[in-house]
Amino acid sequence: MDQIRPKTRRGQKRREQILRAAERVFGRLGYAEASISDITREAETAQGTLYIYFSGKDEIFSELVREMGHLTRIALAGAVADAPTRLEAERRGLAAFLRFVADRPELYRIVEEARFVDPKAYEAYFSDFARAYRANLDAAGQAGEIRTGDSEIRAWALMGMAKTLGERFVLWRRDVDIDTVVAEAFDLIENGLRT
Amino acid sequence: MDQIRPKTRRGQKRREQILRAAERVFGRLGYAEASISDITREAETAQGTLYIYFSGKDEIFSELVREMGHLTRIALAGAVADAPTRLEAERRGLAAFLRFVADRPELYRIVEEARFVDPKAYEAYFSDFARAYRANLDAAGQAGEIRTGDSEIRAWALMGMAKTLGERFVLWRRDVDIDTVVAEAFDLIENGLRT
DNA sequence: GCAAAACATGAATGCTGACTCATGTTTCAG
DNA sequence: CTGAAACATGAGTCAGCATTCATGTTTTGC
Repeated sequence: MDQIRPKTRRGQKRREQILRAAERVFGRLGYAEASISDITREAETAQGTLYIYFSGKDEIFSELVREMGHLTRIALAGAVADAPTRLEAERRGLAAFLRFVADRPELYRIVEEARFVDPKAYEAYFSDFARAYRANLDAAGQAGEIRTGDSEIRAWALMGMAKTLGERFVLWRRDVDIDTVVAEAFDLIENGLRT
Repeated sequence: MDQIRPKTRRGQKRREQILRAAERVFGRLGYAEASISDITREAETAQGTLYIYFSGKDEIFSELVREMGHLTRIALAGAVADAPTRLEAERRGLAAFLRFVADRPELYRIVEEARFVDPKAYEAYFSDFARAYRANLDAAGQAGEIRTGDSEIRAWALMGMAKTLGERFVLWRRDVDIDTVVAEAFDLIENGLRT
């Protein structure tokens, strides 16, 4: 249940080694295909060593999902921090998210697979985002920066766009550059389809 | 590779029994957790019987993904068929999709898990949709019914919205009724966020 | 009604891979 | 410097589960 915290510098280094190896291996092979021996081989340690730091295969996976939540929050918060308007924040947030997926594709694949491997962690990841998103949209609505509307539904709709654009244009086929995707999607978010 | 086609009425019935049982079991437990004996128990047959009709666990799963593609296409085509405008087609399509997810939640979970279990089938499922979607958006753009734009990016953005709304408001928590979700999301699609 | 094909059974097989543990090695506080 | 705690090793264990198959039963075409 509880993660075992290393007490020495060597221990911290090993734990980190194993986590990074797990990130690459899970990202490449997926949860089911990835074996403990794949991970320890990649980390250049013995199989038993992994069990000093993690209670099992599922725990190391969950730890990566939590880590991803933390990193995404930091990346997005930083990108959006001093946007002049909510709409501009929307644009910057989408751009930052897609760039983040491009930088850590394995980690993002892991988050998506968490839906099936660790549904609670997955829900926590997106629900946390939705909560923050909703607050921002409500505030912007109050301030008259955007039309008012149901921000719970909007938040999930907008997150859904971002997720799927990341999947298609970053993870799957990089045939369109990220700035183009951001510009086009943002235009849709801003103005809709209506003439 | 090739599916074995039953030759008698009894065989067709059995195969169908097994598929429906697999739909429920995979939907409830996910691919990894679901065992062949779970499926055959649910179908009330012997384990060996499953192998008369399917070459293995993965094939029965893929068959369900293909089936889902077929059913979704039919449901959406029917719903959208005689919409007066592209925007109205958009609204009806979204509504039909969410209703479909509500009717066959297990089947939809299976499609999403196919991303990891059978990536080819998953890509085929969404790419087929994207192609049709793109054609519709382009035609509507030509006809002046919507603003013109990159329809590949738009198609994936709109599919992403639908997927995620289905996940959150249909599969996960039915705390908002589907019509409200459709109305609010459609407003976003039509007009965007701008005041 | 009969032979052959199709279908059904479920216990037995065999493999894969997560996890353990007995035995070392390294680190570090005092 | 020293002993205890922390860390490292990897061969071996074991359970779970997909798949097979030898033996029956049912259906079908004629």
